[in-house]
Amino acid sequence: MTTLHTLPWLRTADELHCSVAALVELLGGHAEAASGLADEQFGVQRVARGASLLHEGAPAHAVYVVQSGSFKCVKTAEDGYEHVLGFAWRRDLLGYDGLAGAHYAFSEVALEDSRVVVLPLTGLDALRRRVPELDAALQAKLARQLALAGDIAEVMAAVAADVRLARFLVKLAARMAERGESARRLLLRMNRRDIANHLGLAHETISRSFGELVEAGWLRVNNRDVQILDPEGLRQCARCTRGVADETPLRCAA
Amino acid sequence: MTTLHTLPWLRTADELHCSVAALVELLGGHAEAASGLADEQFGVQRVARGASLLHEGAPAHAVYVVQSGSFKCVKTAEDGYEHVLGFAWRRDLLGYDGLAGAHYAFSEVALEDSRVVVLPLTGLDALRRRVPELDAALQAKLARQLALAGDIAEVMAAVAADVRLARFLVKLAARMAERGESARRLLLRMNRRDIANHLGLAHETISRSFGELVEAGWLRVNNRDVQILDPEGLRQCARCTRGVADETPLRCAA
DNA sequence: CGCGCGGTTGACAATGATCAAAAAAGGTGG
DNA sequence: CCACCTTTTTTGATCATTGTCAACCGCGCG
Repeated sequence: MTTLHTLPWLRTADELHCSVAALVELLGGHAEAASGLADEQFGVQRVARGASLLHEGAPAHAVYVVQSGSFKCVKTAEDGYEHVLGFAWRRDLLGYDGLAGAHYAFSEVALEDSRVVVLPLTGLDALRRRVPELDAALQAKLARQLALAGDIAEVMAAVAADVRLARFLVKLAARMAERGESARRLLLRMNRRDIANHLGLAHETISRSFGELVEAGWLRVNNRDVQILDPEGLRQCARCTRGVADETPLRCAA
Repeated sequence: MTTLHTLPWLRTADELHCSVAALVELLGGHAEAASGLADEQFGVQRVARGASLLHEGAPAHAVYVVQSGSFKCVKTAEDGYEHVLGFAWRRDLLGYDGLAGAHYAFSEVALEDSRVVVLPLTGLDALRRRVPELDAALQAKLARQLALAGDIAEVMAAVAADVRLARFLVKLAARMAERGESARRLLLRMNRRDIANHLGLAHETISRSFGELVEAGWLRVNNRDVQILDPEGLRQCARCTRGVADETPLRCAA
């Protein structure tokens, strides 16, 4: 895998802790106001590639915020088939379903070596009351996750395989842009099988659909390096509720 | 669209309000402790069948708790196709995605004449701080919704149409039981097309899949009246990640 | 009474899953 | 640096499932 790009977060070995202010900022809230309020430090946990940060069904005792790296959110069926519910990157919240207090509903598996800030549930309520900025930030994140859940349903609602993939890529690009990264060049951290399980398709179909999107001229694909050549075209393809990317009037060859 | 039914949220002025204690109880929290704390009354709004309580894209100014009736949560594509993200009944939270502060991400359309408790966002934070029981109840509900979002992904992950339908029914029955209603007899409030749009299938396929589940002996279906004859069998069918309900060894006729 | 909506059924074409196999990329140890 | 192995990705061929089109029925409503 391309773990080549992983350099940036080996920041001075290990500051394996994170202040409340830094956390609020990581969550996208207003950190300034919160800076003086609490001087607790949260722990930071490393998760090796392929390791699972939390296990479906296990009792919940913390929520996590991704500091670096990426995760896939997985729900494993009894027959071993694992459905990939979504992916998470820096600033995303993990284990939020554990806020219900009982058990985690999903597993979170690291796609690369990653780090997360640990927010133990014990005392979290009290801290939220003491630091309204943290409360607001968590609240907003939670609502955001809800909206994302709607997105995945939207993606899977597409009938045609290539439209599903197009939607997936569009959403992905949007999230990347939101995160300040390039929306034109996606360096996928997950393999085809993960994407397939996410979209409810066979991984062979993913491969073929990539091919179709490339042929249509929307993309250039090199393994996990995806360049979006024509964002508007891709979006248009993603819009198709029913028909495939058939009405492509232009194909150099044809 | 059928805005025919929109006549009245003819507010016949009955109990169109709801105390904080009653709200907490409705949400499933511990109401006793909260009973004395705040005597605010929340408004109750009637929504006629077919009318939409809130509109995708509209600025969010409240969240709602279903008091009676039922809703479908809808995301409308630009081409008019509407994807049904889920359904909501009594005790369920609506407009939760508006907690992000900006705009609603989905629409909520009443499947029958319904009533909701209105929680204006203005002052909600303050109230939550004053009434921890309310805060906890809302928090729990939110986490619950997140877990539900995972469920819908799980349902749609099933490949075979009848398995999807079986999963849908199993989840539905579970939610009904959770709500104290019968898990054996489901009186569907939504039509086949809504189910189809929810599961990402054609409505004809839903019809056929119902037929298959009936033939297999799991169900008895009479229009929207669904009796689950063999819950365990249905669950087993729902488990199939791949194969259809083929291994049914018994079919009277055959 | 007739109209429209919701539901069911049939026939046909097409999309995607499955099986199979090979090519490419990444990783490991000499 | 190279050989070797595993994992990932791609491609091909076949077949089943499901979407689509179309017709029909039952029912409630105007």
